[in-house]
Amino acid sequence: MPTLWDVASQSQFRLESMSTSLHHRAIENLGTRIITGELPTGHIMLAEHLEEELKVSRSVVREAVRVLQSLGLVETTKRVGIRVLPPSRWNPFDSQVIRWRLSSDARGAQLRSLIELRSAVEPAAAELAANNAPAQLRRELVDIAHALRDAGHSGDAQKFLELDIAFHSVLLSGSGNEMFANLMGQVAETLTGRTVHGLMPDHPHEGALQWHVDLAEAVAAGDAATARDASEQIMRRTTSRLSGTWTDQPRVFIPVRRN
Amino acid sequence: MPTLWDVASQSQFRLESMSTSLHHRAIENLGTRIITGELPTGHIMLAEHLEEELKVSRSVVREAVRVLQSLGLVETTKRVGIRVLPPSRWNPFDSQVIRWRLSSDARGAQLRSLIELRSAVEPAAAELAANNAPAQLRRELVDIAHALRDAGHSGDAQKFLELDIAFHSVLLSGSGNEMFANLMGQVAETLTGRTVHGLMPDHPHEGALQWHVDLAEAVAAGDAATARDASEQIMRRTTSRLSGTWTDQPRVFIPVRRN
DNA sequence: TGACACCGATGTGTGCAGACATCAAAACTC
DNA sequence: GAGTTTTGATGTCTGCACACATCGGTGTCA
Repeated sequence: MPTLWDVASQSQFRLESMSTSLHHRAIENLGTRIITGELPTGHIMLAEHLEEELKVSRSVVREAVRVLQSLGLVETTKRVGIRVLPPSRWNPFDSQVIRWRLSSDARGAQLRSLIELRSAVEPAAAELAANNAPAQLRRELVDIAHALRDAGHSGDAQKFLELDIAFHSVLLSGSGNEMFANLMGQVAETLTGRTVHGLMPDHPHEGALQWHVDLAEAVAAGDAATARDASEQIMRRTTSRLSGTWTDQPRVFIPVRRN
Repeated sequence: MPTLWDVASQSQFRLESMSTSLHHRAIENLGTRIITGELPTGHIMLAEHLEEELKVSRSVVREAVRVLQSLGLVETTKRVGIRVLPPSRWNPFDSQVIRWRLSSDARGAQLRSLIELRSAVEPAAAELAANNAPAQLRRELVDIAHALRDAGHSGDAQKFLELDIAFHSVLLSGSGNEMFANLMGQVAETLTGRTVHGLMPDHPHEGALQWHVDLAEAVAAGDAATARDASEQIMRRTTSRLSGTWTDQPRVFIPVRRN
């Protein structure tokens, strides 16, 4: 019978599986199974049963359950057990949850959510960066934008991806809003996912390359309106390029929780 | 010497302190102390020491530390201990972290971040709701908007606050984007915080009341552009009303994390 | 006889204490 | 200074006592 260690070695999670902690593996195991629906909403597990199934001790199970609880994936009730909560209770901003959803059937819906969020946030971040970013970040943004254009022309896909991620990261970081800045990780996920799934053209759109340069130079010049415009252009194009991946995904309307 | 139980009874956290779990109290205790800076970045604690200080057992400390770890507040290293991480590593979207920051010196900065996020997201949500929301939510939004206007005219502050929260919650929920919908909780925090701190006028701005009605009716009519405009008006006014609270707060530029 | 309130048995999470394993920092040796 | 050993903290496991929600049985009253 395979243990958590065996499962981890076949895992799709490269970086995380490096950290050889049973606790972490248990979280990955249960988290993915809940989010894929293998452990459906309302499903009840017993701590004792999880010990046997995962072949780990109580302390490991308990610590893992506590973390999943803080992510809104499960709740514990005395005399009942560990109950799987509905997706509406999951914390959609947690990077683990996002990662698990991106590698599940809900991948399209997750991408749509992320893109819509980015479309709303990045133009605002561009505006803020134009008004507030420190000089060094502005210079860096311009340099990256030019390098990005060059990489786009030369067709170096790997370098292009890295620069693309760096560009949007610096932009979000330069907004001076820590919530915006924290979306860097999610942005990186969408951008890398895009190339992994073959959604990148061999030669990036010439207009998109120029918009990146325009955005960077507007930020450098402190021209908030132009920066926002350029960012909106970029996001519109990104949305249209990716919208094909979620055409079949139904929208979910989370019920308003009232006390 | 006061125990965690005693401390909890003086706590500012009403709902949470009801749940009488040592685990939860330990998280609150450590979380608030880290975020207020009482436990500064780089500060190193030992699990054994925490047991004595909090007068709880090892398992409680360990489970609490695990949760704080998943929030990015601490990291554990063998042979070293439990190290407090810099604010740039904290998960700014976690509702606990937001709550802790709202009741700390960084309150202004947290409010600014939230308002900027809302200003970016709500107009987008209005657009999405106008295009996608189910009929029932559209009707509900219109009803709430009218009730909100009435409450504003009659000067019932309590009812006004409830309806205001309900309005924005339904709007975000109606967007069909689970990340937008999840911001409900944070929105509620900012709105309630606003009244608690005496930032609400006796009689709400007449224009703002009308914008809410306009927004609701535009969503009901499927008029995305008008819905967005109305939402932007509302957020502009909210921002200008609250901007006084963070004038002294410096912006923090989170460094871009590269692997 | 039926409805209802009470109450105790049961099972599960919660909290505790102690032991050993593991592994990286630090000290030591050469 | 490179390699090795020591050390000390977290990581993991286990047995136990307790709190308490749920369920079923019992008793009371109409």
